[in-house]
Amino acid sequence: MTRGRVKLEDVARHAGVHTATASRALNPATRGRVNDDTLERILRSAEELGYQVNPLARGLRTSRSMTVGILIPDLTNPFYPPIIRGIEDELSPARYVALLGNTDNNPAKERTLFDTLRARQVDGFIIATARRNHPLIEEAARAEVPMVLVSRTVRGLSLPAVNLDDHAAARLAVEHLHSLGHTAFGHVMGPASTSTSRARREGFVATCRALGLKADALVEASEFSVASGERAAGELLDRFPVTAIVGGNDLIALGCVATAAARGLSCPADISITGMNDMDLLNRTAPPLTTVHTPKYQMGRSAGQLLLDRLAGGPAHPVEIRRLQPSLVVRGSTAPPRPDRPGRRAPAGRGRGARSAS
Amino acid sequence: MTRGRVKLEDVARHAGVHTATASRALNPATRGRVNDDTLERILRSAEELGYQVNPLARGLRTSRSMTVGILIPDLTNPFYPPIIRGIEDELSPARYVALLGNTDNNPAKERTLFDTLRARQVDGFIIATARRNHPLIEEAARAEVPMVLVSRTVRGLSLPAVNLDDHAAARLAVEHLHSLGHTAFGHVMGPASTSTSRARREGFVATCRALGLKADALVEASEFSVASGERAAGELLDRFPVTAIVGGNDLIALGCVATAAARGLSCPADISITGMNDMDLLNRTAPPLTTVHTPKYQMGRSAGQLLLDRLAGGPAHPVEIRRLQPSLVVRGSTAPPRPDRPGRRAPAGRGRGARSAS
DNA sequence: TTGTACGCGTTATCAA
DNA sequence: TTGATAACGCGTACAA
Repeated sequence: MTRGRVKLEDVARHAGVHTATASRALNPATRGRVNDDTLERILRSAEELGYQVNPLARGLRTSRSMTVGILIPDLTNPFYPPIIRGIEDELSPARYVALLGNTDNNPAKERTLFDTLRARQVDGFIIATARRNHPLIEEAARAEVPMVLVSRTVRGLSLPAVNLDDHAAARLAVEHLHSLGHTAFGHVMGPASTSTSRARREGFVATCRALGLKADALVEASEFSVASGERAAGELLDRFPVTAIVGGNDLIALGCVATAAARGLSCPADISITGMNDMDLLNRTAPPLTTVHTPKYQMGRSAGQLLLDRLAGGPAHPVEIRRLQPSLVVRGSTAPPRPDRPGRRAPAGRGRGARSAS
Repeated sequence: MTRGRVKLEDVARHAGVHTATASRALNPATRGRVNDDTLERILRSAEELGYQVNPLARGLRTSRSMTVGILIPDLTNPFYPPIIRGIEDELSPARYVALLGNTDNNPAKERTLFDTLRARQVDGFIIATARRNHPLIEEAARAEVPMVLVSRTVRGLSLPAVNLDDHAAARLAVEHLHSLGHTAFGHVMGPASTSTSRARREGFVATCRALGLKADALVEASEFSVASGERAAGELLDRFPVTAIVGGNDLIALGCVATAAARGLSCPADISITGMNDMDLLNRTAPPLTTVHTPKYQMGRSAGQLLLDRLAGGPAHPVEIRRLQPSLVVRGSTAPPRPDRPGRRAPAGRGRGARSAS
């Protein structure tokens, strides 16, 4: 872009010192090794000339680029933007910059992206695309590539990660529905290839059992999307006489609402549906979605922290895994079951307002 | 990250040539200047060793980083993700990578971000944060920083840009409402500091006038946000007896719906409201928003193209400005006015389905 | 067609 | 505390 940028040599000449000294003065880490007078002189020169280090040159020398790669499935999924903002807000004070890539859940695309970013000398990765079985991440872990996983984990791999307590999230949803009087639950889970979906399913099943109810109405959506949720909900409603559905996430839940409506089932009058994650603006849908809140921004911040820790601590840095707690958000997509339908039970009188998970 | 990456020298040695030759062979541009046999040998060596150029080293030498900066107000605004995906899909085949930054409409933050990215040697910028009066962009333009503006322009500056035909967008909204029988229109415009808001306002006013109607019910929202829309809608309803509101964008429109509801005005029964941009998932709000579609992804692709053109063409490259056409999307937030209210008129019988702008 | 030699801007090492 | 020197990995005039 602009040629003729002012470089270290210019500052050094202007201050009457050698570039090495100027470099030391300008670098906070080595600043101690330079005389106070000269230090000030150099700083003033740098200021005066508007000097800025060239990260490329520095990176070439230090083999650190001060960039990190972020891998997400799809930016247009409202789950991710808040996470990304959290990451950036954490990284930028540390002078790191993020390289963002969408994988569209395509392993080949993901691999290409990963290699590209690695070639670009990113210092580490934050990965939100993990599947339970994930060769790419396994390889990278073996190669000791600094990584932090967000929202999902890889089976058998101990990596720094920030996750929701998905088990608890499902429990909150089921308990809420149960408190409204429902006893016939279905779960449209997300892709079973993700740890998230598995944990939510387990939470769903365990909670149902604990309440003495059946938990066999399980259908898998192939993606975390509205369309996929619609299809899976159709299958669920074909096979099971449920009065309440726990959606694998908000988009899936929206799909359930649509399919129910298409079959003449109005939500929440005829059927109650809960989402998960509490995505932005989805409090304005028809009906407003009862859901389980995921602290998405905080998730991003935490992930950023963990990566910075790992980057500073080296390969021997202890692996920290953070589990964030969900909270129930009751809105308009859940209500007591119709008395003239199977699976009714007297409402237990709870359920308005948000309560924490722990 | 991983030490001991294979470098050009390794490939050269493996192929039994000098690094200069290897460099030429590996670079598509200079590939012609090397013997077919040696070329193949080098390519095979590179393949075998898994060679990848180090963009930092290359960038240092060529003073091009193969990165571009993207400035947006806020990633969690659903307007932007599709645009960004469009940009990336255009840039990545050209081997460019994007550095994304949120400005939160804060000029200081924007300047810092801009400087940071420039220090990082980005080859150019795609900017979605332009205000009509924008010193930073003006300076950058003077310095011949390669830039493309998206969705907005700067007054008096001729820069490559991709915009919606905002005038037409407002016209589509007004004409639709008029065709339903409305005659008392209000407009909650976005921030007047943006070219977009001004053009939409002009479109609104001009169309009203052309229909022989008053166009004085104008209120400005301080941001393109729901909360801001709520406040501005309150002011509008306090001052003007309108039966229909044209929102500056979908978020503002959502705010209008909320404020109307808070005053006992149901949409669309009591008041019709249109949005703009057709943001994702907003077709599931209550009521589903009638809006004007903006081809967001295409906007991003176009912007990417224009920047690539500029980057390849140099400072003398002709400035191209693209204006994309909006189209009306009729959903549930608009209906004929109540017969018992002022401003009624017989419906003209148009208005279902989407029609193009031209 | 290939090799030589140097420089891009910075930092690390060593000597003074 | 400072300076000299080399090196990070690559591209490119210029010479061969």
